[in-house]
Amino acid sequence: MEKKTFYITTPIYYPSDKLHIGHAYCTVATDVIARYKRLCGYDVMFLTGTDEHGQKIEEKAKAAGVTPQQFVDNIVTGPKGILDLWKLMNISNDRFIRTTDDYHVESVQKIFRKMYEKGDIYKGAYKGMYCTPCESFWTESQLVDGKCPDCGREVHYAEEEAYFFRLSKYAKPVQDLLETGTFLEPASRVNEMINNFIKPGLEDLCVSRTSFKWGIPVDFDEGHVVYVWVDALTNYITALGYLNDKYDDFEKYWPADVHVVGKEIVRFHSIIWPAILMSLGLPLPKKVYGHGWLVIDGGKMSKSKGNVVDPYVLSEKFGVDALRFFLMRTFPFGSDGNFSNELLINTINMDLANDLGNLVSRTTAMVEKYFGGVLPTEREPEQMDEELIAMITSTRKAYEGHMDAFHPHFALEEVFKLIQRANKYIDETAPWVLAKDEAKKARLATVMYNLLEALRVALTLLVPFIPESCEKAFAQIGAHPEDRTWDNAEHYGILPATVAVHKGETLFPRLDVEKAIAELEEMHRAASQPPAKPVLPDVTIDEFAKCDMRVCKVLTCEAVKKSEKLLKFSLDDGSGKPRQILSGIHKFYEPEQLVGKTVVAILNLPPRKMMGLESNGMLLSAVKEVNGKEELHLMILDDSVPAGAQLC
RNA sequence: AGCGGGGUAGAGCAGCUGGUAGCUCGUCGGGCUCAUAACCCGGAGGUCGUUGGUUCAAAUCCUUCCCCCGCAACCA
Repeated sequence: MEKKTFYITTPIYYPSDKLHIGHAYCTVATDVIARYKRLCGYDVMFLTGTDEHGQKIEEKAKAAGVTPQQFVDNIVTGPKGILDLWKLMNISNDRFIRTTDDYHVESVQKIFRKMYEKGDIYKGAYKGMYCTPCESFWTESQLVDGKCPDCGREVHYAEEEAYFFRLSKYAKPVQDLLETGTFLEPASRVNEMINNFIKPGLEDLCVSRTSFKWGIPVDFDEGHVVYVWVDALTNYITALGYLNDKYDDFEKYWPADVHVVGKEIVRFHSIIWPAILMSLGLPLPKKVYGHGWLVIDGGKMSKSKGNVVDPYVLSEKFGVDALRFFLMRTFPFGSDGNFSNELLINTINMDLANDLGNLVSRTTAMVEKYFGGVLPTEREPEQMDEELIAMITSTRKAYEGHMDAFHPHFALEEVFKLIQRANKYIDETAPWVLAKDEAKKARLATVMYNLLEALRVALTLLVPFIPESCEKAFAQIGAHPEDRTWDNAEHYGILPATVAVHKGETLFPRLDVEKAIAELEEMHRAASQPPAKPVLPDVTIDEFAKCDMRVCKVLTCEAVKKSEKLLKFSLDDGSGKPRQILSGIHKFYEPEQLVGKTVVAILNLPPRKMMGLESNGMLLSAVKEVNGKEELHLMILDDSVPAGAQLC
């Protein structure tokens, strides 16, 4: 009989920056479910990937002086890139799709054309407020004081030719989909979708752009590239070979059993994606699961707050399994969870070191000490064993229920109830007392066997979460591959009577909380330090000498009205005539701080107008990115240096 | 403004298809010594944000207000 299939996906991540712990959270959770389903005997297809097109990447690449493709290649396949991260974190994905892959591009063009020919995509005009220097459209609500949120300049109404998807046509079936059954989970997200998006009415969706180039070209209309929706969402079917020859298991795996997504993209997966599939006449995915976010101190993790957590640092410091376990054990998957280093370390210490690791350690130590590592066959069961044995056979069922409901934290709780029960069982049976009496050997062997059985089941159920550690622990308790199956996880008496144990290395060493936190903070600081910029190409001394840099005294300094950044300086440059220079450093300095200071300016730059005022030169500052934030220090010299002194 | 989520012991959370308030950590006391100073038992600690209501009975249902977080067309 053919195995039942299970198709599960993560979102495809946007490689405009390094991934953070939140991405790892989502991917680990998906991996855990994929591994769980494999354990249960399913033929699993687990897909993850990257969404590599779009204006932001085009801009970032330009800023970095590389092509967009080079830019994303570096983040995806480069050292410590996304592929490396997933490898490090033991992610068991079967495929990895990049939206720049040839086969995906080919499929997307065919899909776009198919929807166009059906009449679900039509040509119209994208209307909105446009900022010419930024080449960006903004909605009314995005504007800040009616101006461009990026650069603060004026915007004007503009139209751009674009293709639209008739999303409105599918509003009713999508609403029905959301309201009936369990398509979108957790259920709390359904209200949000319906109140916010369906009820106000679904507008048709812009699915092509002409304002940037880094995308999949619309093959029948030059100048248009496919905008994110059709490009990104369709990865879930192109990766199976839909309308391409790269793969041919679309029939086998589609529809997906679950798309695991972050709560912020639930909208796209539960409204737009089903509508696209309806348009293509394809079956809908069985479920979209919108998980919560990891937040820091109750607030969002973000680069500007400088509180982004790096999964590399945590994996290297504590081990991949400890991190995977922590993410799954601590937070209810459907809601937000408050991340902290202290919580991470405590979870590792309590659950992994004290409960699980210590149970393996004390059990194997006793079998070695009392029986030389191999149990004798004689047994002597007692009434008091029954509760533990009952848990050995019943834990799988409870675990299974929670796993199938996407509640990995509850599933782990069940496993740890068993582990805690086993620890208690040691106290109740007091093996060290039995060991003193030769006549109690059979009883002692029974106790040891029961403990090993409890561990066997617990470890089997933990395999999806901490695969490497379980492998080590199985070897220690003498469980062979045939003992570790899903079927055996609900039976007692699987390990051979004469099971042989090998006490090995400590699985999860206990951590010194304060020390570990201090080290972590140091590592984060180091990791968030961008690599030193390479030294620029050589210049000649003559070229350098062309820059006329002189020491100046600040005569007056005031903020330029209507400008966030600019300060207007009047400087004594030694010539006897005040010199006016504008400098964009208001974010770092208040004008009154600087009056009377001794600074350095380059004088022979061409005059330039800023906000209508002329600037004759530039003040020199030292700039560096520290902990993700740009720091700027104006060059302020000792006041004994006279005005007009020339730098050379 | 709107929409969504949340406000429960010192901290972090569960309970919320109504019926003596629970878990983990911390804390206090006890036990044990096989083990990674771990493990086991017990205690203290909460008028479940606020107002009013439904009910024999409300953390749990309805209502008022307050506070926190998030969303507002692509940050998991």
